Amino acid sequence: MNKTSVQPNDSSAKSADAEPREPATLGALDHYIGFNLLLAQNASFKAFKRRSGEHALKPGWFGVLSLINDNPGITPMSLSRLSGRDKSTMTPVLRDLRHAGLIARGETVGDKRSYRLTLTPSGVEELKMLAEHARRHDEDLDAVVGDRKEEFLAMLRSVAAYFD
Amino acid sequence: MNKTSVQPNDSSAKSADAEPREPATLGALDHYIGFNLLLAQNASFKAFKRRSGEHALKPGWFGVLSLINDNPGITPMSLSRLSGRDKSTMTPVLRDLRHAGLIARGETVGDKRSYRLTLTPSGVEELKMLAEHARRHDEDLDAVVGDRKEEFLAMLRSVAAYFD
DNA sequence: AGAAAGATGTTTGATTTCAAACTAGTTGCG
DNA sequence: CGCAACTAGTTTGAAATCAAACATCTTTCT
Repeated sequence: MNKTSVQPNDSSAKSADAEPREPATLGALDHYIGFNLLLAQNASFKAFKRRSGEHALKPGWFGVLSLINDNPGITPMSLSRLSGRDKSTMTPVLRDLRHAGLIARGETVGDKRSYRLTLTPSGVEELKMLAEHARRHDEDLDAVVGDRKEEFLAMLRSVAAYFD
Repeated sequence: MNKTSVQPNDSSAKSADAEPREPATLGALDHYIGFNLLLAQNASFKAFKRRSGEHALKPGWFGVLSLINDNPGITPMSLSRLSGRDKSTMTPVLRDLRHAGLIARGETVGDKRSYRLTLTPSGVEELKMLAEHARRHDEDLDAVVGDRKEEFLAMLRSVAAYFD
């Protein structure tokens, strides 16, 4: 019957302070896709951060470098949309990547506001290393979802696509 | 053949600056569970934030209030573990909720370090409102995943469980 | 052409989060 | 018992992110 409405602690005829100690439950949240999505992404990202953090590599760099690699000449705006982050979030990341010599800016043809990004040779090398961490991380994820990977990916893409 | 290794822009025999304009792709990232998980959670949470933000309700409050409601007498530590956030993240949230009169602290029996949390009547009311937003938001998600909801939930839970 | 509307990137301020260091209390073990 | 190891919660500092305001440039419409 999938009860979703709030039932304020209808612990039958028990006055005030129960003591659930550690057998605590997710309760109503357990049936929410949104909350489980949050928990899964959170756990996964923290694990990835641990992995790449061991080598002093910023985990956020991987996505940006990979997107530039697969879309040479991409603009910051386009990068922002693809990665789902706000455009203002890109600014410091791109600045750092440029100062680290991993990406280069190129002029745009007919738009003086924007610029185009490409990887430098160092950027390619850095991406290779980060991609190795990402590959190992995603192998773990592959193992967890087993043979339903494509179905899982399809559902995740649907969710992302639904909320523009 | 699912190529996962990095192939630094193997655009055959093209020198430097292509112009992908807006037909940009996720490239290698498109096949990563981790990245699609990030995009989906990000899009979903931003939508939820927009919804609850319209009413000046902090989206982060919902999870905490719901967990306290379903686990009366829960401790901050337990709350931290259930919601997957660091314990230090709980401190300001619980302070704000207490100052807003939504939760109350209770003494623990044999542990002077900790304390137990319960919802006040106002907290129950607030939870009801937030839960209404959450319910509507999750209805959208339900519609997106269709009849594979339970399978989706099972996979998300597996992912969260795998990374302790 | 010229003005209005829109797009791009940056800056700034506020939020959220984590991780490490810390204090205080508890538990285990000799 | 008494000390070592652990656990609970807080404080602090750093990082990531969003949203709004802004300057600059481009597109659209009349």
